[in-house]
Amino acid sequence: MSPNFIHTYLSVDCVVFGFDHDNKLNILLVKRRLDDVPKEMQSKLPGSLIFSNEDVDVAAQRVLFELTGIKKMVLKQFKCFADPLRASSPDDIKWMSKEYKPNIDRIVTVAYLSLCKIDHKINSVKYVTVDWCPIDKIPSLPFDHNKIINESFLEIRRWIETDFSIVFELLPKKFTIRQLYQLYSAISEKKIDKKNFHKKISSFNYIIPLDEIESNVAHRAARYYKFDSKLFKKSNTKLLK
Amino acid sequence: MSPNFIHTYLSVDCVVFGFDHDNKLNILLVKRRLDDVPKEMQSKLPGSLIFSNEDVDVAAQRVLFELTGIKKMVLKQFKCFADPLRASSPDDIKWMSKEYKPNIDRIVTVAYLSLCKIDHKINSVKYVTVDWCPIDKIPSLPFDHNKIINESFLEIRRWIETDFSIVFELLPKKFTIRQLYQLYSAISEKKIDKKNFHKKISSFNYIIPLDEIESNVAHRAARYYKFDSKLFKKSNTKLLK
DNA sequence: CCAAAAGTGTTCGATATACACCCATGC
DNA sequence: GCATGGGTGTATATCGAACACTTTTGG
Repeated sequence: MSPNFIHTYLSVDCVVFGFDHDNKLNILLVKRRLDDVPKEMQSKLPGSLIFSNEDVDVAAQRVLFELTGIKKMVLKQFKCFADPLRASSPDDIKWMSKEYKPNIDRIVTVAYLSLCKIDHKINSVKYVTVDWCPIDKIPSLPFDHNKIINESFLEIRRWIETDFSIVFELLPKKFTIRQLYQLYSAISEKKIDKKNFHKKISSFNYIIPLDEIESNVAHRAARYYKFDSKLFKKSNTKLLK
Repeated sequence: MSPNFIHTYLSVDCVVFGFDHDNKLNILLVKRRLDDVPKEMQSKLPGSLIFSNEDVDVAAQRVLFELTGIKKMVLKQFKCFADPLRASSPDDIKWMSKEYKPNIDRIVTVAYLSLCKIDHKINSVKYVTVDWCPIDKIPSLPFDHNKIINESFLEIRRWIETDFSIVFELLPKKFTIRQLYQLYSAISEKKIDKKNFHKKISSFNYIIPLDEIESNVAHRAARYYKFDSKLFKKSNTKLLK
């Protein structure tokens, strides 16, 4: 056998999107400790090597559970990152030695995209620090995590065009048309007129107006709506053809 | 370090689509030898373990070159297959031992989709047998290769909706509207009326009518067209919105 | 009363859909 | 002459695009 064939470690990394109250997309980052000095922390994407009896989808579900305490999150595998140099900076090598074991030659990672209501309580059983970070304020991250995040954003754009209903994974159960509009605008390339958006939304039977309206807002209060996934599945619509 | 973390071999497998003269999609299969008896051959997808200094995209390009002799083929990574039991049948274990080395515990594969004009000469530097197989006649394959092919078909469906121009990777340089229509129909879920298809196609400036027409056909000869990729890039159209 | 966002209708043009007949050719 | 597929036009319906004003509420 050629010694050239790679014997590698395989990991999963998860990009979890949330939508905050300033109408911005956020991503969940955790922190790794670089040195023995506690203050030397650096943000990174949550991830883990996979176990020997685990499929990658299962490993991603495990990482998401360890991260948030949520058992079944929506997730989507989107790309394998295998650049031979993706984990070759001195800091990254040092961290891998401590976290896993010394002399790991190479790690290939499978990246996942996941969605989370930003109000959901984050109950990590593994990480001390789990923080939402607005996507326009992502710091420099280790490995190729910045690249993974950039590609995950392209992926969520494609996703929303294929399956419009993913927006409801990011919104609260009760939401206003305004929130829906701004979330769609934050993700999609397609820009849509506000009035036409309203018209479109009200034509969907699976977006159901509630009797409740906003309170304590410094403008006319908006109506809340809820999403009915069963009706959606029957309707099989896209926002725009 | 937990002994549970997997140290795995990583491979790429390529699903190469072609479009034949009976208007059917085909896939390139190679053969592996199971025993020392030369006749014991079994079809499989072309693939290879990746080298230690290779990115997965590079490995897929290498596999495609070894398969066809073509240097730069269109390719698209579409999914990582990592079921712990995907390579656990006795035949598969026996074959891996012979092809690579004994006691390979697990192989994770990254699957690629590629496209090839079926008239292109196949010049394999590695495989003795390289055959086009119609997708409705794919035999039972080793590993999870049948599953990979099924998912690759879903992927090419999505692909053609995102980027209509991939059909021209499958058609000859000169093609008739009929070929284009039947290829599109073979891939896409969307069914389109023949006359409306004609109308649509002739509205595209990047599909250019040639002076040449079919000869020796038992019906009115169809005009040949060619595809101009530069004009296409400017136009940025989809077949259907 | 002012700021801020909610909510609402109509017109126009483009595009998808549906549909049926005659034409050219080889055999 | 006949079988096979090539090639064409029109009418209708739907959908997306563009566009501005009044309403409600809190401060």
